[in-house]
Amino acid sequence: MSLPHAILTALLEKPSSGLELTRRFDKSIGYFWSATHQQIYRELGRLEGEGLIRALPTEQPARGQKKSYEVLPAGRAELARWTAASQDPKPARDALLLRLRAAAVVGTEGIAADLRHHLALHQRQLAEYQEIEERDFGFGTDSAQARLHHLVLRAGIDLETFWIQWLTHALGEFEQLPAESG
Amino acid sequence: MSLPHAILTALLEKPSSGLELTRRFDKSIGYFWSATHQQIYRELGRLEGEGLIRALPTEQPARGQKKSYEVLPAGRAELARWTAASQDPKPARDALLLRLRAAAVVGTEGIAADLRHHLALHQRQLAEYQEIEERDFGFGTDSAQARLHHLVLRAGIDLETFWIQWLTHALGEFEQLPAESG
DNA sequence: GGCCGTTGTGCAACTAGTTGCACAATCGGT
DNA sequence: ACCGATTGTGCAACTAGTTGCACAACGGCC
Repeated sequence: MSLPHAILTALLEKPSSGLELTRRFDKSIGYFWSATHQQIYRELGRLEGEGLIRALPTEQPARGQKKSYEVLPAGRAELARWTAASQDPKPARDALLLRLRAAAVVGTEGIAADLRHHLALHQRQLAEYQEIEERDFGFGTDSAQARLHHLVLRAGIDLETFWIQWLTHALGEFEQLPAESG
Repeated sequence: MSLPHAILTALLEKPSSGLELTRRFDKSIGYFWSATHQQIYRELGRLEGEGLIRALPTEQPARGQKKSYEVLPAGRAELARWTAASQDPKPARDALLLRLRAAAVVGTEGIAADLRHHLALHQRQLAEYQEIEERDFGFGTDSAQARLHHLVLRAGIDLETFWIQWLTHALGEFEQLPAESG
């Protein structure tokens, strides 16, 4: 239920074509709501059909031509409605923790390597977030918008930090484990 | 791709009927891989069809009768295979962070109340985890199995702690924000 | 002994996200 | 002028998870 709202938010921040949206998702909104270009195009079509957004006028609206969208008043209203409405959190799903649980029964083979892999990914992500923080929120950010964006970024940073700590701890535990435990 | 493996794990820990599985998911494996009873029944049917589990023999196998399943060797092998194989982490999806981002554009109305709601839920969850930790891992847990289970629980505890801290911080920020920021 | 809540199993339809591919336009080299 | 890589848009089929409902059996209760 959230992809359309992610797109509306992105389009309000800046009207864009499908590909531009895809790129921006990859390095901003996508950090906490990822989407592939196929999803985005499909959703743009739907939103246009519902009258929430519209394609900006262009000379040659043909296949393979850039087509930009902007949010219409109805779209903004819908986003405001959705944002204000309370939502229950989605139930958690974490395959890595599930695998650890499975490993307790069928053996830990292969897990340690993957923990290291995850650790590397989280370290990379954290570095990326920290770069953004330095670049965009270096000092005295004061507008309400900037504060909210910073808040979201903080969540990302702290979350990555948590994972890095936990994975490091987990790898330590693994070294003390007998070679096979299934 | 993980629900069948979650079920295999649970069944290896203890053969169970659909309802028993549902209950155990609610207070153990479901903490990081939730599933409804409908999903579980459907998946049990599939797993049985694939020869990975089988129904324990019973006198009256009729509707409304308890039917327990156990894992067959093929099922254990499949679980071992899945556990050992490396997997890429799923892209993140967090509606609350998305809403904050949307709020930066269309206004923060309604958000603070929901942050408080989430905070309460996470506090409750943390308390539950801590209770389990005291009950099951009070002191000197040494078997490899227990250590792995504890490790997973630790992840849960630290994750809830992170959310509680972040939400508390976020609520603090909100108090300093102008009443309307869209 | 009929009613009702609980336990237990299950199907069908729907929604959301993923994967795999198709195809047009543009640009740079040759 | 042609060719292939890149940019940009999009459909179709599939997989996973959710929602809503149906229905049988059991256990008490009045």
